[in-house]
Amino acid sequence: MTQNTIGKVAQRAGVGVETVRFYERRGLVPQPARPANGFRIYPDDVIDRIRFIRHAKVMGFTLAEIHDLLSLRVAPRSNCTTIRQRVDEKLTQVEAKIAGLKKIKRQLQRLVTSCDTRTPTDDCPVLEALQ
Amino acid sequence: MTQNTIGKVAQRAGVGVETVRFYERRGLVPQPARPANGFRIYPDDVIDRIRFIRHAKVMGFTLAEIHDLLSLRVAPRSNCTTIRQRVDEKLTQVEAKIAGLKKIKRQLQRLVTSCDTRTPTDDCPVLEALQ
DNA sequence: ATGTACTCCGTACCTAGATACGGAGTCAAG
DNA sequence: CTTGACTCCGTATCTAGGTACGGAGTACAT
Repeated sequence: MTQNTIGKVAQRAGVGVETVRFYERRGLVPQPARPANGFRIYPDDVIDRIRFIRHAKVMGFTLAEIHDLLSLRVAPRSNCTTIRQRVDEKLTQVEAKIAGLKKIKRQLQRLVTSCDTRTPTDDCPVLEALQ
Repeated sequence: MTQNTIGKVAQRAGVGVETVRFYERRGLVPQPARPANGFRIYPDDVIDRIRFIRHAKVMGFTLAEIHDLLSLRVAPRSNCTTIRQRVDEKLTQVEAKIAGLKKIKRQLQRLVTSCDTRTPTDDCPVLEALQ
């Protein structure tokens, strides 16, 4: 079994090498072992950790929030309530975002409608609406 | 009638002075007249132009897209089709964004459910799901 | 004429999340 | 033993959209 150098880890986790180093600087990935040659050698579970980060990011968590989540993970049992709160908060945020986008969507649809119903002598109604 | 200095324009358009200068650098606001003292003096319509920018931004257009929109505005009649296309594109983008967020929402809801149905001996199911 | 508010300019800084560069050292295959 | 791939580090750059700073000049009201 070959060792998990940064390149292997990056490849297996589906990110770039620079991203792994970046996450390390942000404290999202722990400082790995450094044998004599100075190369980073990671334990296997760091790959899951990076996948965790990516999944959480897709779920709309920021890196700061993920950092928070990862710290809570140290003693999962006792912190489940806190973690649930984070998920609830994020759910509320996502819902708000959807509501905002729906409003925008309705307005854009109104613009399209005004575009379709204009008479040839009108000025562009979209530009007037944005005015 | 007092002249439209940058501060007046900014205030009337509801943005900061620095923002007006920033938009000027980006070509979103035309170069204003510069009398002997070097102060920017704007025509009245620049306020509408800035409001146009803000509205379009709220609608989800990027500054680059707004720049595009503003160029098209030069001959509105002939470009109405193009403008409508832009709105259509933006509508599609917004819809895609909503769909993506809905997916995220469903996943978050699944997490909450798993949180609620876990037994006390389970590990935190949220963290396991993100794993 | 003096104080305060406004403006000028260039540049730096900010969030968020990476991505790229460059010179030096290291590892592994042939 | 050479070649190519990999790694090291610090720093710079990027997107997007601004915001802030600092020193100097200007305008206007009292």
